[in-house]
Amino acid sequence: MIKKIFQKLIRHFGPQHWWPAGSPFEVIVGAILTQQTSWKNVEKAIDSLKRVKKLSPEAILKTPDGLLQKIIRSSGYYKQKAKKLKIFCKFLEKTFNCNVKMMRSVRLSALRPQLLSLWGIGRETADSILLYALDKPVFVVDAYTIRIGERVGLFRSEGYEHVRGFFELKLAHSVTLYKEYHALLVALGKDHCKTKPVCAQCPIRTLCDRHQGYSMGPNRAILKISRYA
DNA sequence: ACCCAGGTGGCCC
DNA sequence: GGGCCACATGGG
Repeated sequence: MIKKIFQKLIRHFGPQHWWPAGSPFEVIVGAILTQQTSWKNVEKAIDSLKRVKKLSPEAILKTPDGLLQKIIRSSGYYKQKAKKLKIFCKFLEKTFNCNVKMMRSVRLSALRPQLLSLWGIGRETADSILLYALDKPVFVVDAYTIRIGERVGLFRSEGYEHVRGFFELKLAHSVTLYKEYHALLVALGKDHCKTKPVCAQCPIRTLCDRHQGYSMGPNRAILKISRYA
């Protein structure tokens, strides 16, 4: 089932080409800035950082907080995010001498707790960094993943780690597969059933006998459950 | 004028 | 462990 979903999604949406970035460090910056924020706004902020030649850990550490905030303003939550970037870069400097390559050489089981211990790096951000910037085989879970999986009857969510374990158990430990799968779930979540309670066009509807549609938005009525086969 | 986006930390119970 | 809240810009 989980493989079938992937096949249908990739047939429907095509490869997503995540993560659009020139360097692993840029991926990390993007992962932090995109927290609860549209990628469009994040791109602007990253472009600003590039324009002023501050897309490096060394440059960010040297930039005063106020200025850094101004540069990344478009990504929202800019005060918090400036602080998060600083904290991450400080960690990178202290632990790996600002060398992302060196960070990449650390075992996944050791690195993940280190990332999670940083203020501003939660599970999704840590896992996005591990997967998309460092090529570690971690399945990234986000709100779409949980919602879609539950609606479709894949699992009854018992929290982030449970869902992550579920995908990692059922799928081959393939970095490229994980990258594409997560991106496709986001594409599905964004594209479908946002305004309509039930999407007759949903590319995976035929896989679920109790397909209920899914929509995002914590406050939005999660829809009337219209069921159809 | 809403509503929401590729979350997280800090509270409270 | 879960439920709520602040954080903030830009686009529909």
